[in-house]
Amino acid sequence: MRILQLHCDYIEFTPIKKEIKSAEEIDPQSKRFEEVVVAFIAVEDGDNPDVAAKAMTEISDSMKKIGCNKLLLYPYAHLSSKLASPSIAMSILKQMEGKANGLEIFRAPFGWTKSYKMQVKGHPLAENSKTITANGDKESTSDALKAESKIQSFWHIMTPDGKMHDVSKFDFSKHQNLEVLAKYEAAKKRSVDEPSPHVKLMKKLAIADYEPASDAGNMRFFPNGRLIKSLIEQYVTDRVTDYGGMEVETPIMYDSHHPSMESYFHRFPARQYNVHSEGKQLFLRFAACFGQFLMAKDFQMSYKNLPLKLYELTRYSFRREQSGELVGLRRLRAFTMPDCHALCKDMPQAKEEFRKRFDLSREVINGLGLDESDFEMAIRFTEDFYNENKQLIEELVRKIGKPVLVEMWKERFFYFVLKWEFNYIDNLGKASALSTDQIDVENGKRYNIEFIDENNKPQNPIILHNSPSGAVERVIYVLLEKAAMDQREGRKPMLPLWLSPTQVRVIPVKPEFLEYCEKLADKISENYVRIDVDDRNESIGKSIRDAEIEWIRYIIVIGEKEVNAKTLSIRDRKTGNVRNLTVDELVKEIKEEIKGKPFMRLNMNRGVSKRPQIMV
RNA sequence: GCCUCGAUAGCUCAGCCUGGUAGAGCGAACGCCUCGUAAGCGUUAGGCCGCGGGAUCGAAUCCCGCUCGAGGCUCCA
Repeated sequence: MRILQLHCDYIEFTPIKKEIKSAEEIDPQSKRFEEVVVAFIAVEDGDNPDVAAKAMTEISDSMKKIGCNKLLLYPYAHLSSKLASPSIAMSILKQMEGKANGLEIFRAPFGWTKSYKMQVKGHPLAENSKTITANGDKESTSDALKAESKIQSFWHIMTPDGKMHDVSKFDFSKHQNLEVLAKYEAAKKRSVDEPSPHVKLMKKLAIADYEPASDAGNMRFFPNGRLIKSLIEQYVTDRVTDYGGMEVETPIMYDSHHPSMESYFHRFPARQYNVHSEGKQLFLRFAACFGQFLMAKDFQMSYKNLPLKLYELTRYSFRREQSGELVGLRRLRAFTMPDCHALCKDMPQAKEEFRKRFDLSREVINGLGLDESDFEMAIRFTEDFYNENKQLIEELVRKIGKPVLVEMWKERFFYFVLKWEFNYIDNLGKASALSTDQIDVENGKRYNIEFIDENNKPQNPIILHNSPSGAVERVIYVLLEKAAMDQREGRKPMLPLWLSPTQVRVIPVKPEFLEYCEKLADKISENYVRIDVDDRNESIGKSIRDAEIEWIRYIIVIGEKEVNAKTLSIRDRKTGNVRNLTVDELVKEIKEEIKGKPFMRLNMNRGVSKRPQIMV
């Protein structure tokens, strides 16, 4: 059964003529209803009395929320392409009509062509559609997910001076990306019919691709992609370790009926993958929270141990996002997310820690090659929290130094009272969250995590949830989108040197110089540089071209001249010019540029001729 | 999830409207060339025309369903 539910100021309809033979016998008079909820209903093949009952429960539930008591059931075939037969449809509609649930119910005649006129109200809950099916055990959906659509939010812009501005009155002329984020207006330069640029790049650069044999949104990563991911993962892990995070590893699936799970599940707005095994109903984690909380519950902790920081790089977290929402590396169903929780003894400590993690997140984002101009911040909190903690919130906004989007809730819907995130706005005007942190006042208790306070009393900690970088795949997406933007504006697209699968390529002018090239590559790679050798017998022009297509930063050509000289001819992608440097000068320049970043060795055979072509 | 569009060689695509032997470039294999900063030359191999059904004497081509993808909507830690 499909239902389109509209809260109306009024509806007026007139039966015109019978559409089918079995149409109801009625007096074809116009009718008018005011302050009414109209439910357009298509009864589908397979619908039964249970469906009718369930539909009425759902309708009356939502009507209670909007405070309306008058319901008009309006048969409407056009909502479905697999309608039930008219006789069944009519009987189901009559059953619905009979289940008043305390409502005042009316029904428009079945089987008639009707003309109608209506005015739908303009509030957020006025329009709503439902699909109800017979084998309705379905999978359970998180209550939070359901609640999310009903939350009443107040949107503002906060400027670095701490002032709140009405979103509708704020001047966005200097903050166009923020405007996109605020969705106040659709991005003007949205290119239609154009696939997300990074999708093409992730394939061309042999980073990642869809795996049709898996579920949508589960990607495969080629050697280049695996290397880039590993480096980003290592970088984030290093920074979190510096901050004091202790790395742990927890299971990727959990029993849905474990008592702590069941209730948390309903506080987290996500759809999950379900796995049935030996009579157990397991679900795949959508974050590292479960594992870490269940672990922390078994720790014996004193207030002296707090703040305690647990960190896990989840490979993977799973969220069964709507299929239409999945795009390349931007939105996945299986993704790698660094997730760092801090258990804090009280709100003052939580706030202090929150500040540190804000700085940590900015450092990580900067280290990944993004700066403040690349993202827009959103900050969300409950009204109470804001009133008691204005200073903290204003401090964060001041640090970012530009206006941020504010969402304020009248009451707390989720487990957190404060949350911020950095959002990247891409070439198509899409916003996606990267780093985020939250103050969670609920799960310490739910998971029975306890520490002993100064007075020898057990307490539940406040928990911060931070991902300093956001999903690793999403970081790659952002880097590729930024490169695509460079390309579009006439600059050479590049990856940061520390993330380039090949940093230096050596090309011999003729095969007789190949041995010299190999020795040179040996020498340079000893200095932790990823260098490979084009050992194919191709023309020099062809080899250069291929290296440029791979976005390789340094290209060294070895011929007669170089063999007999102290310096190398190095083509630098950044400038497009050829420079003459000694080996030491080149190594020094590279080391300088990748300072502080992790290193991994080449993840492919050094000889280009030995590699398969990954052409996707 | 909904709407629209798409799927042909490893890759990028033409052919489809108007049904009758499957096409190109790149890549691959082999050979020639031995080359100085973005594509040297030749030969050969390579196709369940996404999958399943239908109408037709006959389908890559027309119709229906499915799968996967793209864009939009909805959604979005």
